[in-house]
Amino acid sequence: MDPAADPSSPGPRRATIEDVAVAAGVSVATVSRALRGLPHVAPATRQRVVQVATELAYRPDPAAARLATGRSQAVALAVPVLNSWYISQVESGAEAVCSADGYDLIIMGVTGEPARRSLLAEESSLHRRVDGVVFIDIAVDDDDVARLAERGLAVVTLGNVTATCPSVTIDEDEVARLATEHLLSLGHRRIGLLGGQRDDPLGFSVPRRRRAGHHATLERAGVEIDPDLEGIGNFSVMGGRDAMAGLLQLPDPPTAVFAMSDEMAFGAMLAARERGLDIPRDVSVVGVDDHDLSIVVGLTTVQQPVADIGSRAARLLLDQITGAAATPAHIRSPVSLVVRATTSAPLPRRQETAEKP
Amino acid sequence: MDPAADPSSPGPRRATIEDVAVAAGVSVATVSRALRGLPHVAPATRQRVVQVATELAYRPDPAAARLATGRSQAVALAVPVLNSWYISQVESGAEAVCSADGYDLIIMGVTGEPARRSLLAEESSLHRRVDGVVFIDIAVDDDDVARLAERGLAVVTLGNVTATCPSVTIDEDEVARLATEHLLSLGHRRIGLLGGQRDDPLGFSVPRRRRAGHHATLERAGVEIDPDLEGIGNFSVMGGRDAMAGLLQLPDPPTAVFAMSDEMAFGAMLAARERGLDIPRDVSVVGVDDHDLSIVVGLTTVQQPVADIGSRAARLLLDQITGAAATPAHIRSPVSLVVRATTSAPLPRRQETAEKP
DNA sequence: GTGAAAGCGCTAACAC
DNA sequence: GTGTTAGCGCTTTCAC
Repeated sequence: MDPAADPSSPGPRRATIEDVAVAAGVSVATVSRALRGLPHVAPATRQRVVQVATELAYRPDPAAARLATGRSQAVALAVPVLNSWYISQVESGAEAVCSADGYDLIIMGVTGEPARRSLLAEESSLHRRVDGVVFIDIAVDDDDVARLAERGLAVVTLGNVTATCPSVTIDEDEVARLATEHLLSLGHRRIGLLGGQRDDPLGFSVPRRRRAGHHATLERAGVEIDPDLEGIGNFSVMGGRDAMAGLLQLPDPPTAVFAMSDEMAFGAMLAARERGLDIPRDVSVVGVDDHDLSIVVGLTTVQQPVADIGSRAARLLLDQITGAAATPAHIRSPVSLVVRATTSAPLPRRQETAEKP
Repeated sequence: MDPAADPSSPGPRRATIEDVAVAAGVSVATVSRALRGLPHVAPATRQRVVQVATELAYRPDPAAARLATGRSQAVALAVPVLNSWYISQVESGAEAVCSADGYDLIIMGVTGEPARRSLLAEESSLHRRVDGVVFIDIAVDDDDVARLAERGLAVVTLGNVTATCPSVTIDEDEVARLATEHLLSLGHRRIGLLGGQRDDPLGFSVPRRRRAGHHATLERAGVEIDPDLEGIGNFSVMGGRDAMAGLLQLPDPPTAVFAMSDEMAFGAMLAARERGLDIPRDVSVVGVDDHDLSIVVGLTTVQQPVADIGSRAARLLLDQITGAAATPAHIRSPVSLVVRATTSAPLPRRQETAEKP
């Protein structure tokens, strides 16, 4: 007799729209209109319906609504990894916006090219499941966006940019310029670079752009680009450590390093310390993000408004879904250099450059 | 004529189960059985159906399936905050399991008591939306679980424990004991504690339990408990910094501090450094979690298998949903002390304790 | 302003 | 082994 005895049983059946209709003495159509705030409902009727619905603890079944409308009231966040500081911040910002607007936020890990392809495929798991998706650091081109749009999906990209769909990005050239010019201005000439894989399977373009910006800045300063000074840190702490360890055992190691993320920069600091080097005396390091802990370890970094980027992306997506697309298509967030304690002038070394005439 | 012209239009209508049925020359029921691997389908028929479905790029509409079955094939992760390392690790582990099993993972931020209450309420947003939910560090009691079960929802808790629903936890007493005994064994007697709010609005019990374990360990060692030595760090870096700053300006400051999370420990390190103190010479600090960056800053900490905890929780939940509940109800994950560079013996001070007879 | 009824696309009896 | 059919609970014309 105890309804809670079998946890898998539905227990006391929940009120349906019909129950509300009967109890309020109106039709289900009226209940539907009244509860959703649609016009053509007498104020008195609406009030009564709302009243009854509350008493019955009525909640529309989302699945039924989805089936009838074709809209899922859910959006997806497609991410390459979850255990990254940047992504969890973005997610945090996006979640707040989505929940405020009554949208479910579904997290989809897209690790590796097969996963990416299958997500973008014709018979994707996105189908009818969400109304839109924001791709974080995942390569989608205009064809992909068009194909998704054709199926009624709104799209926003982060990191990556396409011509057709809204995005929120930062000026990657500027990021690299700020970091590299800072090191140059301190007198560094041998500057290491810690980034992602050369040929990223997910076509993640941010590292490519930061690298280009780094090179451009070096060239502008007349500093020769040494391919040996580039390490692959995969945007993780340990990846950064390993990559930095590699650079440090070069015959002519860098006196400074630009890590494309703070997490890699932390790894670089670890590698330096493991080698008995002092930061910034022996080697300077600058990162990107302004991670929570950057202030703790005194990391010089290029700051970006991470959580804000997440909420803007979600906003852009929801506006697109609801048709309130008055917002500009491509948002560019500001970045700025935060100088802390991991950067300083290089130690005077055998002044090779001074040999010049 | 371009179907992609209006992105909000459905475009070329996707195949429904009926289309597949017609094309395969069978009934929709057979298609449904064939595609879901149910018995009572001739091998040849099944093969043909699968073939046709593939050609038509058919994907069942999840909303329709949900409405018909009452199962949503989705689960929720209810979290108090998103920008915590611990939570994003757990999420990462859970996402992998869910996606492998074809379940959607919905993230729900539950910040503050009103949000908690509304989530647990009769007419909750959980209703019919998910098949189960894992509560991370959110207070749910047996009544809550019973009420949710009554509505057909599976529940798993993390951090918190109830009598009736599965959980994955760590031995919080052990955590505190490992940390505090380590400090005691080094000779510390004035040991600070960095935790959460005294009266947590979400009823988050972990800090309470760690605090109890800390006190018990101190008492066992005959060390008097000084309430002044307890700071509220809210499990964030900056919270830890502020709390630690408070402890450090005490007339008789602690020589060591036990932070209930690595993030607070990082904050504590920052506060110490800002005060010109050296770690561990002037003050030792030990945390909990073994954060990615703990190794970088050399933090002594009590390690727990965070991502694994997330995947186990998801597994427990899915097994509960599918009825494959052969797994034990309460999983306890192992913890261990990782000694690094932030702890050492205290400086010899005016030996007040030596005045004793 | 309100109601009747036809779906939305699928699943699950039940019949054959 | 396969088909028929009645829902699942909501939205949305179209009448009135």
